[in-house]
Amino acid sequence: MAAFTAPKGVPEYYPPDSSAFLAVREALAAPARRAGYGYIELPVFEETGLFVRGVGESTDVVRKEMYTFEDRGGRSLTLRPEGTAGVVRATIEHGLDRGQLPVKLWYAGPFFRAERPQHGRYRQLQQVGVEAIGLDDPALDAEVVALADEGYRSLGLSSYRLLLTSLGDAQCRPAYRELLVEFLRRLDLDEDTRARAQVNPLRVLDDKRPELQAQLGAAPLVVDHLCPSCKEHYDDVRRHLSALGVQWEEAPRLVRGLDYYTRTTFEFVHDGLGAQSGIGGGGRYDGLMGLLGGQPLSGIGFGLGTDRTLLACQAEELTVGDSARCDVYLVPLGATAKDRLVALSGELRRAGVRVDVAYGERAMKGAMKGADRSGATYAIVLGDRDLDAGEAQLKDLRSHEQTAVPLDDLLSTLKGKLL
RNA sequence: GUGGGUGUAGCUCAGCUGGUAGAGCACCGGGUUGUGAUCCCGGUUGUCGCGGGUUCGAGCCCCGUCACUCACCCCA
Repeated sequence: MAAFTAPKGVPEYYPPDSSAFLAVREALAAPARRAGYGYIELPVFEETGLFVRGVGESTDVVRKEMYTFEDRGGRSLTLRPEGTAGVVRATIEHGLDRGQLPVKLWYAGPFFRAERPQHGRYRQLQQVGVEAIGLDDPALDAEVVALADEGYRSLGLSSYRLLLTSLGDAQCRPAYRELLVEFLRRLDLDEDTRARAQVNPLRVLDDKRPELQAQLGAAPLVVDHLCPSCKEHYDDVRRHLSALGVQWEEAPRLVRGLDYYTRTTFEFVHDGLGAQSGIGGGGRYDGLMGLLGGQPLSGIGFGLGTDRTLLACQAEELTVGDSARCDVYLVPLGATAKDRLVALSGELRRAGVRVDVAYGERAMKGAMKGADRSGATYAIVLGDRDLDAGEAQLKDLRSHEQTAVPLDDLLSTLKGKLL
């Protein structure tokens, strides 16, 4: 009888640590909500063609990392490997881009890639993302980047860096690509790399192998071959980022794995995570709306890794989230006391106080231990002795001070202390 | 997908040149006929990842497999 186990490469979060996961997700989403982004909830699977077209046939994600299956009607479906394609699809399908622009949306949830699992690299990964569709205003690029930065900063993270570059657009990238292909052709490359140079030459630039990097020293860089409008756009983005107080590093060899990126492109890397250091990334995708059958509108967005951000917090030994399960812990001694405290638990919860009760027939000592473990600030002890006196014992679990409070005043006393 | 490392109690780990398992924490109880966190005492907990093989005998050696992990790759 083999016990069941979770599928390979899937992280699970459960108490007490799950509170940190929730706090990270909340922290990453909060800046977008404060900036007028509306929530969008999307399916976790889509028509396979959406990703093949949107993410790009030449990408590793599409070529070897998608969970693709056929449903009972013979349709080819794929568990979403990223969020942008779905958001753009929904924007077009529901005509969200028919009103005032930009359309600003945020989302959070699981994504799926069939990779070999590693610390920080999961087959089911959690992301928080935003998309701003319809304007190519560089100030909007800066806003999106700043939202991500603010999310990380609000958690207390400091050992991360923002890498920034521009990948050019349909005007200037083709010519640059030619240059790069020509340059790569003259290098002595192994078979895999040569193939990559054919399919996606930009990817070769950020290869980590030092011997290859040595050869790439003189490689042409996109930023040196931007057309005038792309260059102006990039300059404006950087000016606005400075105004927003965001710091970045120029990363002219930064390349993203998804084909749709144009112009502003960025990635956040954390120094405490080993090889899987990217905690978030994104950029502009000015051709994607048109490519997926919508109006030819521009767009920019990011995806932030919730799992990796949590790992980054742990690497920096930050405490995130509230590990306390409740504020007040009720300890009844005897049936009559239990009736009173069960009723009180309902009243307190309706008033917004977090309450737990020592259920079962626990001994006093065990019940108090439960109070301690719950993280509660106060314990209420009620036994026959107290009932006779018409009061309950209110114990402050931090100062260890205990006072008698008339039963009728319990609710108002606790509300006064906690709300 | 490629290469390396590691799998022993719920958790962190010890276990000698092969002789059929230990510690700390956690949990439960007692010390305190109604008081946690601290202290003292006692107790529960394992198909030693799984399957084969070698051996009189395997947690330890060999093979396979699964999971995790590190790097490549990829990316969040």
